[in-house]
Amino acid sequence: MAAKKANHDAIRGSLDLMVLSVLAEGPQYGYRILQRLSEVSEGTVDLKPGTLYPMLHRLETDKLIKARWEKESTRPRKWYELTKLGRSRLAEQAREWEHYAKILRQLLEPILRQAPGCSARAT
Amino acid sequence: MAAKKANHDAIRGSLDLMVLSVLAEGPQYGYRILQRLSEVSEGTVDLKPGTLYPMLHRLETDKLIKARWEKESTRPRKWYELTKLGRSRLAEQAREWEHYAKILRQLLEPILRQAPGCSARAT
DNA sequence: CTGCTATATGTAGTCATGCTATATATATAG
DNA sequence: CTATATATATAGCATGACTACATATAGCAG
Repeated sequence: MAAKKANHDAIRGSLDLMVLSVLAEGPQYGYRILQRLSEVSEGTVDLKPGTLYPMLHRLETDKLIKARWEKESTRPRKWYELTKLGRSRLAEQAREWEHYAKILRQLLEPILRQAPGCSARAT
Repeated sequence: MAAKKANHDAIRGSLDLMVLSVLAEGPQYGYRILQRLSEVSEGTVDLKPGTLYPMLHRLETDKLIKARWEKESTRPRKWYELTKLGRSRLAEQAREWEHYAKILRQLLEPILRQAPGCSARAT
């Protein structure tokens, strides 16, 4: 129990959004998406292959992205890019994310304004 | 399939945070937490009893909150309040949430800056 | 040439979260 | 006396995200 988790709960439900956002920068293949997410988050987002690839397959099934194999490179890569549906869905979800982020920030504001006292003993 | 979901993916993984935040305002009982969340979100967060109560039980098991029955009111209510552990965990998770929110906002910024064109046909 | 590391994609199996649906019980309003 | 709001709770399910593992090749160090 209490097994260490790769990523924080806070990004649960936002992983699709993260991946789609990376693809909004342009077509990309899986391995690079992992690197890109690690890069923009300075290592704090540590998506594992076993999480990403099934995700990409799901997004493809949902027609939000489309894939194409590239065989000519040093080694085969599967490039993904947003479909039109994916692009509009991303925009929509981005706006919704902002909406909820605003609510949460409002709730968390008083907590964050306090001193970050780190004592943690059970009551 | 594609059954309507009560809440948006964006808040997945942040529900604990929301509930703990409400309890940071002071002790509260379940039914009121639901109302409070609906209130601060202007109805957009629509937590169901079947989601909240098991959650409260879990948070109690984890010693983040503690419960006490109130039998003297018009009808029995179970009041919850943060433990010290819960309070520090909340502060910690709030800071972590902010961290990831910042990363996401950074990723979403270029998307949100664009016009919200809503055409959604598959490519 | 051998073995290690980085690149690159993938599946299997598990667990926790959040959902719907349902159950129970009482106070209050019509 | 019936319907609605209050108040808590459980059962069962879907799925997201995880760990662990499998596969394969390029490139480099020795």
